[in-house]
Amino acid sequence: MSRITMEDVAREAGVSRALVSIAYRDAVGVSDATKAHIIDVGTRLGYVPNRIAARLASKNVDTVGVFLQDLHNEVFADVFDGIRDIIDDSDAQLVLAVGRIDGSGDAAAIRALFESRVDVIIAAGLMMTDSEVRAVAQGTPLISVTRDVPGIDSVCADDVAGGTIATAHLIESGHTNIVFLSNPQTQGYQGRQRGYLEAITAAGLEPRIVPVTYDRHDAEVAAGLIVDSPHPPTAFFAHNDQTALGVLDAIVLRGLRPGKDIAVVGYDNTSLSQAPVIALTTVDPHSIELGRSAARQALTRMADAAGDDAAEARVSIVHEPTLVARASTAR
Amino acid sequence: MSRITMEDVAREAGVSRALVSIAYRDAVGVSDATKAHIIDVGTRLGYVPNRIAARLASKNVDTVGVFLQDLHNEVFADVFDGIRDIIDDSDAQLVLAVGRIDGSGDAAAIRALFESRVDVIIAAGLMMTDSEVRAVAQGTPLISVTRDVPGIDSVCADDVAGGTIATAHLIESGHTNIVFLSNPQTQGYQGRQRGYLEAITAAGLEPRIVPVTYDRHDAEVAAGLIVDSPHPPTAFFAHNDQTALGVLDAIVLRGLRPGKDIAVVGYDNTSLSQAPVIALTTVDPHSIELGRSAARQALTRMADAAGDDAAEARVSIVHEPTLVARASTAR
DNA sequence: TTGTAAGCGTTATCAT
DNA sequence: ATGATAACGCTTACAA
Repeated sequence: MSRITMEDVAREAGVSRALVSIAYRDAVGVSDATKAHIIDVGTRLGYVPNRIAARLASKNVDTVGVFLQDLHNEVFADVFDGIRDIIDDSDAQLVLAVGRIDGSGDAAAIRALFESRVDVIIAAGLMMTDSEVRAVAQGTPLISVTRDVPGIDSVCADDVAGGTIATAHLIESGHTNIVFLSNPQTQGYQGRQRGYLEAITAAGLEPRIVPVTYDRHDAEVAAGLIVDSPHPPTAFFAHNDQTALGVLDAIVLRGLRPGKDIAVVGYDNTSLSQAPVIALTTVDPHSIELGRSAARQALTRMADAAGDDAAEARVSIVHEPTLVARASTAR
Repeated sequence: MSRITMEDVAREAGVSRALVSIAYRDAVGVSDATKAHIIDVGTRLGYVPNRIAARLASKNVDTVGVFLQDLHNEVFADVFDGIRDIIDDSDAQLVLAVGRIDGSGDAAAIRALFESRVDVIIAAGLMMTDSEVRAVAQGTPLISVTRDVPGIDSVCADDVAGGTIATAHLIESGHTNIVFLSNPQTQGYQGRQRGYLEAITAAGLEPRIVPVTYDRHDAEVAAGLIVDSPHPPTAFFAHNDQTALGVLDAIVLRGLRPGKDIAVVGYDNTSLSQAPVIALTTVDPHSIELGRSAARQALTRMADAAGDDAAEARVSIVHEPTLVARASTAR
């Protein structure tokens, strides 16, 4: 344990605790000479500032809490990269909490963030219902990324548009029997499906929606069942890349060729889909940029809360998604 | 902001702060009746315990810090899952810090953990040299996962053995021209390469080692150059699955077929390699189990530090890796 | 069982 | 520029 405290440094340097504090935060109010001396003594003693104590004592330590649903899904890594881009340039601190793929870890993770007294929370992939999210966001500002929650600051891609362009792409390629593999129908996250429905009905086609979990293997099994059914579709649109990969698996396992025999479209444009071996046509929600926007909004909310600025109304930032066509939809 | 403090709850419930504290930690020393009453008042007021204050005040809050190198590499998600399996069953708290793919974030992340006064650190994927790691582990016990650091508690697979079985598998398949794509040669992480060398020389073959970064795209470029060279190898052994995927990319981009034209072996058995579309032969270091072992060791170290138990000597736990043969090495 | 009071390691306010 | 000294919100002997 680092048992050396600010007190020790102060004594050894022959100054008061206050000066050590000022010196270590390079705040104004200490001469360059003594500051150098203090830091010198501090490092010699192996002093490491205690953030816990600092945060208890100060009201001015900005800390942003980040919730990520699932470390196995790269989209969250992308979002996190974006968040860090922005936060690293501020003097705020980051506290991370990770959920579980089935959503069972959400409550505990959020509670941990609250107990850590973060000033704002950026949540990516929360699986609770809209009203639960709103309830959670009572005391502390909450920014939802990749999911639009009414009443809550949200930063996401236009999933309806994304669902539409993906489906339209398939329709334009001549497909008429397109299955949509939808995510768990927790409240929220229904834009992609809505987009699919809009495009399908606009084209006068019959929608086929099959729900799957967020587990890739489950998706493979579900897709396999569909492929083996009496009337297999000629194309799949999966609600995200992970699921799409499961579909590719099912296809390959049956000796069929993605793109040639059955078309597949994913959603997220994770680096996985970009890999030539996979070459998955997908919708790019620009996740890193989403993370950046969310972080900026978080910083803004903290500033608002700190100052006396009246809390502005809910902000909803919507990025335009892009279709990235690859081999999985090329004949 | 949750402005309600324990004081508020105490006043409202008509008891002292001490009782509230006891009640909320469900420690002994409070009657069931008053406890129920306190919790009731607390929830009605929306009281959320302040962990920051708790940790400052108490010496008995176990917190383990976890460092993960790169959220984009699934092996770290696996390790984290294992760690959480164990920690969730204890009453320790988890603090997460994430590095950067080029290692430039290591120092800052570790410092953050120190400043948060974690009682022990589990580090997965540190890119500093052995001596730097040892220096870092001075004040706080450090468990290194997936990498054996002399002098430091380490939990990892036998990478030399892993490198050997992977290479031997290739040799047995008839390959004589096998390139090893090695990771950045920071001190440490050289077991896989050593294993490769041992197997290659034992078979009287000529080693071909090409260093790459941890970036998958870099690996693709490097592999492409090698495939296009005058004497292309018939097989690649990549230091991890990410790199192996880059190799598959290079192969596919040239119209060649992995397994048929060029064999590829990876390392980590991430869910990616398990996917039938990829079907990558790889070495399974049993990452989740590694995470579990590391967490158990961390818990042990904390207990040692808390009690007066003399700190035991450095512990090195080595798991036996397994070869998982898939299509990428099948003719 | 319940209350009192002394820390925990900082920051911040006010003197000097 | 520097030094006392109250907070910060909680835990924890020690009393009652």
